[in-house]
Amino acid sequence: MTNMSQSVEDYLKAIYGLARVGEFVQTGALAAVLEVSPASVSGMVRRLADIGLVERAAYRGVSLTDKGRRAALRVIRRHRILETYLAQALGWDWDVVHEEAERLEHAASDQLIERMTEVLDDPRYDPHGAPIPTREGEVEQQELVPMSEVAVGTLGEVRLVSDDDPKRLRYVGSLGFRIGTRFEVLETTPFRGPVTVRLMDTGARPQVIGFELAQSLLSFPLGREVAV
Amino acid sequence: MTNMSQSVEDYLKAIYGLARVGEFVQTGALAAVLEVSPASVSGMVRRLADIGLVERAAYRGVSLTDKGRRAALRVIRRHRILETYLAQALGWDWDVVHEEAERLEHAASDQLIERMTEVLDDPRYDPHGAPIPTREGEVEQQELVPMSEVAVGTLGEVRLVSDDDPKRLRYVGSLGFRIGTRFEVLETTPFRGPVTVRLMDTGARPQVIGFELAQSLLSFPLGREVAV
DNA sequence: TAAGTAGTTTAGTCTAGCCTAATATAATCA
DNA sequence: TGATTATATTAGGCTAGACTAAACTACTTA
Repeated sequence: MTNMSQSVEDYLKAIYGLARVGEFVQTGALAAVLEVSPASVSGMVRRLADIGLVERAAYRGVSLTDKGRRAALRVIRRHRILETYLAQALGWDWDVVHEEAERLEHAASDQLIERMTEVLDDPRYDPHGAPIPTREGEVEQQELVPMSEVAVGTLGEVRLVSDDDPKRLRYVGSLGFRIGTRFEVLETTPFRGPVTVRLMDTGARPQVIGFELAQSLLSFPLGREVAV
Repeated sequence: MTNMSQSVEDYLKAIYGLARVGEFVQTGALAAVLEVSPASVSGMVRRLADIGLVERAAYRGVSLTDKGRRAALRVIRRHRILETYLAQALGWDWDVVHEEAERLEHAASDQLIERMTEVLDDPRYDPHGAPIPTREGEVEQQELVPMSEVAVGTLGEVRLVSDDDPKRLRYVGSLGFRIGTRFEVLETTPFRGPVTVRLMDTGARPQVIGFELAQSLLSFPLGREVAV
């Protein structure tokens, strides 16, 4: 199953990305993510079921089979390694690597991907903090909370930012955030209101951040310990 | 015209590669190179003509228009830069870079290609000695002769080897030849018989090389001057 | 100049993926 | 429960790019 079309690979990635444990992914959700019509999804999903990559329950949705999940993780591995390579070896910013990786992931050979991991010395996370699946198809599960839920007066460390919106990434970066940036939550406001945080290890003054943005900064809570 | 399908790009490259000045490329020749049926070539060539990339004369063949030639050179530039990057930055041998570049050339963005040229410090030749077209679509024309035609008793320098047969490249490499290797032709034999050459700058003893292989090693004749 | 042959094009199919419009199912709410 | 609404599927079409088989051109040679 190494010869899958670009479309098939994209569908598998999308299904993987939308899947919540034990649940089916809905046709409409897939259609929205892939930017095709629901009817097209129905058609493709049938084909995927025929070749054993997904299981489908008509009018309910699909879920990946083991085979499908492995294939999806292979594509995701490629994608994240490519992103990491573009960032580390070519010096690209985290806001531009996604788009390029999105196309190269379908063309790059396994040998190229593995050569890149050598050069990068087996990276574990991509530039947005997402864990890189192993060759064997294992992915680290991270226990993270949105910055918006880190308790006032405690510290957190930014660990994962969604890679799909370049503009947001650029803005987040301009605020001084990177993967690994530590911060202290100074204040939160009710009704999904802004969050005030102070970046550690910098002289910058406190930042006020919109609730939704703070939600997208998945963080590891560090409690009250003092940053080094 | 930046959005051309992989097929279209492959056709343009093939036409460019087969074209001899002022001549049409035949349907059958294209079909052979692209490994499709002549009928498929007829169909595609019509489409290429419709969008102004080739000029066709029914039953005679096709030639690239200016627009087509520029598009072809853009693809060739990508290909050769990718090959060079794979060789220089990732340490790949000259026999394996072609295949990978062949697929990446359709997916890599202009930005990636130009970033690679920066990293490589504007390379002028790919790992097989082929000149890299400029961004503006200019290609250096090399005046080279096959090793099989370098006069006995004179020196030559290997400048270009065809990249399409990995096995041959591997063999040529195992004999000690690289781009830039200097040699002296010690003996030739009639009726397309083997050529005996001595590699300069090495302690290796003279090599006997089949005529056809010697033909594929395009060289710059250096006359009788002594190698440094 | 006519016949034969090599090479090309047309005609008609096929598949993957997409589309829209129409139909079918499931979920919700009076 | 039945009607409404949201969502999914089927039916039927389209395009790119491939195929085979049949028809056509053009070149060569008697």
